[in-house]
Amino acid sequence: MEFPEEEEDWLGFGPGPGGGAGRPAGYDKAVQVGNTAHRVIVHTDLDCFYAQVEMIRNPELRDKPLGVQQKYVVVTCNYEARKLGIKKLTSVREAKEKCPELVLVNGEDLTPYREMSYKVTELLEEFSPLVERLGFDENFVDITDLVEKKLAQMQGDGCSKMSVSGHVYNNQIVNLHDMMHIRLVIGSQIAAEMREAMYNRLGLTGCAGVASNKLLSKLVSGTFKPNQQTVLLPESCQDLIGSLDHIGKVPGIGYKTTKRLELLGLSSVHDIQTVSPVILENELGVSIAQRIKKLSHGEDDSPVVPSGPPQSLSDEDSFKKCSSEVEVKKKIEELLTNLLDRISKDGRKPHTIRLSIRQFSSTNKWFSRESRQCPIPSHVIQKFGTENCDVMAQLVAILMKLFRKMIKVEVPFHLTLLSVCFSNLKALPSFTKGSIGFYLTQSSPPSSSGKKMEGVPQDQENCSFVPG
DNA sequence: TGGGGTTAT
DNA sequence: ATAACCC
Repeated sequence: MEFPEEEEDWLGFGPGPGGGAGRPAGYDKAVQVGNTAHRVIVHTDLDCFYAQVEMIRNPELRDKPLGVQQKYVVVTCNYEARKLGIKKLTSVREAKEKCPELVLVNGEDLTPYREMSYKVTELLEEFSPLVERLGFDENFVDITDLVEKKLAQMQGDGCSKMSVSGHVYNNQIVNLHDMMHIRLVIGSQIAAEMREAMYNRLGLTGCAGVASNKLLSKLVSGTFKPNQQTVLLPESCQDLIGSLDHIGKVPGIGYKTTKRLELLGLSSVHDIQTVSPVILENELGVSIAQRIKKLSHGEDDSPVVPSGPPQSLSDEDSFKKCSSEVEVKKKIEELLTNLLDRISKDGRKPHTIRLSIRQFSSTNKWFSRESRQCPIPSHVIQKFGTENCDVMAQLVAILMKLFRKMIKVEVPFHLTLLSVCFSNLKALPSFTKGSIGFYLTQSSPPSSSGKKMEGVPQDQENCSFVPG
């Protein structure tokens, strides 16, 4: 059987996304796929990520019930622990009561997780440059172009013996006469390759969902849970979105919006689908109302925006009580030491610094932070790589001034969190556009292997992950 | 409830 | 600078 040709321009090649000669500089970040109509998006979601990383760091923990602890909370745990009834984000007391043999490791330092997280994102970027991070353990990948390329290579082969990889949501029957079904089946095979590469090269297991947009790919990835993947065919979209038992489960509808809608008597996905648009707009504003209305129908035209390097680096610590300026200074020095280490490895320089605090209050406990930020003086920025002692002293002074802008140190105070954030990160002067170094550095990449394979990851020759 | 992140206003 | 969202 050959491809049906019901759809005009199904190769989607006008001036294709990758091909544009003479594209203006800086255009590449905003551009998405040539054809916005039939996208193929993969969402990946690692299984209990922090616990997996800890089991890799210490294989002894493999077959034991394991929890990762931050302060007095078990933030995540492995599947051995879940079998015994431990859930995410439970207090250490509760978890130990339920399961006294639970092994706990401290996960307050995110460094190992952050490093592994970026390895995953970089691996996925070998498939497509359009990778968007969501937290440390999830990624969206727009593989529309890759799918179109595989489709083009298949011309004449016939696709009757092609088969889906993993689950199909609702056990819906695949119709190989339907071009979108064919695209999604190819997408499922690519998702399987991604999960294979993550396991072979990084030792990580996880789920994947394949669908025509970000919302749906994310929702469907969670339908078969540890270490499995699922593809959503368009005909089952309503069933998937309708299977959510509350609007709060729709990604993009958060705590606040859920509460406001509940006050209007709106709580199910069906309620949002059928409520009058004006009612919604009056409560939430036109922009949010329209977005949420579309989400409730499973529609989401938001692009996969490549995350690239982080926009900000921050370090924070929470505690029961901090009530004197000397304590604050101590904490700030700790946070700053870690941040300076991280920023030097990043290579870029921050031009803005921010201090955030949380003040104790019996009501409204877990919310409300205040912050003050300011530009970093240019003479400090320049000395960032070297002369760290000096930089440290200058920044501590700046942060203490910011602190006094928020807190009148003459009256008693009670802090429960301090956070320092570097933002407005800029590349080194020699890497910026218009400088001589930019052109020299950009144009002669020290190519190691020479040619690039077509979109397929070059498996680090036999560098497979070896368990144990 | 932790220790991060992002975008919109 | 805050508020909302995500994990």
